[in-house]
Amino acid sequence: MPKVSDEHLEARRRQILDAATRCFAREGFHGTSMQDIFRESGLSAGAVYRYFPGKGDIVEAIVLHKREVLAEHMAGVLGQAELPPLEEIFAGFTEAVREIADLDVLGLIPQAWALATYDPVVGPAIRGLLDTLRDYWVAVAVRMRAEGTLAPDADAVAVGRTLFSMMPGFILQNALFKDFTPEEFQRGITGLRARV
Amino acid sequence: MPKVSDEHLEARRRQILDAATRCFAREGFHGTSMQDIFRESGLSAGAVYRYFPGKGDIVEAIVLHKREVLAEHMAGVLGQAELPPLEEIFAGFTEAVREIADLDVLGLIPQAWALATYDPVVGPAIRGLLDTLRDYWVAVAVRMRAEGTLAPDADAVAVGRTLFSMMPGFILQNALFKDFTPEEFQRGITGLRARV
DNA sequence: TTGTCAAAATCGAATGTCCGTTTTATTTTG
DNA sequence: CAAAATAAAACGGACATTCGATTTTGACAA
Repeated sequence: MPKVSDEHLEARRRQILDAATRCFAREGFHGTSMQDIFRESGLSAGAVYRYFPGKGDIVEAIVLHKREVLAEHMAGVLGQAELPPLEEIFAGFTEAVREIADLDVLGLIPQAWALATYDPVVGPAIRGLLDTLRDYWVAVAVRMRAEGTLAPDADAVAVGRTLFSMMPGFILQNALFKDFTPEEFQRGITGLRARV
Repeated sequence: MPKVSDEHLEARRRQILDAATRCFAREGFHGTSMQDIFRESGLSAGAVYRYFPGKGDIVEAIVLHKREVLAEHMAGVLGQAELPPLEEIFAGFTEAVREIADLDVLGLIPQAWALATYDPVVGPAIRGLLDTLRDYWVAVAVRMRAEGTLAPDADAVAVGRTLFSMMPGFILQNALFKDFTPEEFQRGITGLRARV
C-alpha cells in the first residue's frame, strides 16, 4: 500500500547511477567513497543502500546499462539490408566517444578495462560487454566480406578483431590527450590503406 | 661506514618492485595492501619504507623503469639506416606483449591506463610513457613516408596515431581473452589492406 | 475532501575493519 | 662498536556498511 510509484523508483536509481558515474569519472572507482556518492546524489546512506547492495553493484548496473544501449546501436547497424560503408560505422563510433567525452566521463572506459582484468565482482560483466562489442566488429567483417567490400579470402574473424583493436586506442588518446579527432583517425586509416 | 653495497641496495629495490608488480597484476593496484607487498617480497614494513616513500612511488618506479626499457627498444628500431618493414615492427611489439603475458602481469597495462586518467601522483608519469610510445609510432610513419612505404601525401602524424591506436586493443584482447595471436593480428591487417 | 495509519522510504549517526604509514626496538654490517 | 638496515607492533584515519530513528507515502474510512 504505501509504496512509491515505479517511476519514482526508477528516477531514484538513475539519480544514484548518474551521480556515481560523475564521481567515478572524476576520482576513479577506488577514489570515490560512498560518502561522495551520497553527497553528489543528494541522498543519504540509507537511501542509496535501499537501491544497491553495495558499491560494486553500482558499477555493475552502470556497465549493464551501457551494454544495453550499445547492443541496441549495434543491432541497428547490422539490421540494415546493406551494411553502411566502414567510414560511416567508424563515424558512429567516434560520435559516441565524443558524446561520452562531452559528459566528461570518458575516463570511465579505461577504468572499466582495468577492473575487467582483476575485479572478481564487476570483471565478468565488463568482459561480457567487451565481448559483445568484439562480436559486433567480427559480424561487421563477415558482412563486409559477404557484400564484397572485403577480399573473399580474408579471415573475417581476424579482420573483425583487428577493427576492434583500433577502438581502445582511439578512446585512450581522447581520454588522455584530447587531441586525436575523428577526422584525423579517418585520415590515418586512409593513409594506411593507400597504395604507395 | 656500515653501509651495505650498492648491489645489495639495487637488489632489494628490484625485490620490492618485482613483488609489487606481481601483487598489482593479481589483485590490482588498489586491491593490494602494503602488507601484501611485505609478504610477497619477504621484507618488513621498515625495509620497504626505507626504499620507497610510499605506495604510489612504487608504481611510479615500475612505470619509469618500463619507460626506460621501451625507449631503448624504440631507439634501436629507429636507429637503423633503413626502417624494418611494418610487419617486423609489429612483430617486435607483439613479442614484447607475449613476454609480459608470460610473466602473468599483462593486466598491469590496462591498470596503468586507468591510473593515467585520474591519479594525480602516478598519472603524469604514465601519460608521459604513453606519449613517448605515441611519438615512436609517429616517427615510424614519418620514416615510412620518407622511405616510400607510405603514400607521399599521407598525413604522417595521423597515420602514426592510428598505428598507435591498434596497440591498446591488441593488449586488451590478450589480457582479457587470451585468444588474439600475433599471427591473427597480422592476418587481420593484411585482410584489411587487401584490395577486393 | 480530509484525516488516519501502517508500511515504505529516507535519514544520518555509529560501527568495526582495514590499510598506509610511523615509530620504536632489534639485528646486521663494515 | 656505531651506524645502517630491518623487523614488528602500533596508530590514526578513512571507508563501506549497518541500524535504529524519522519522515513521507498512499490506501482507505469517514
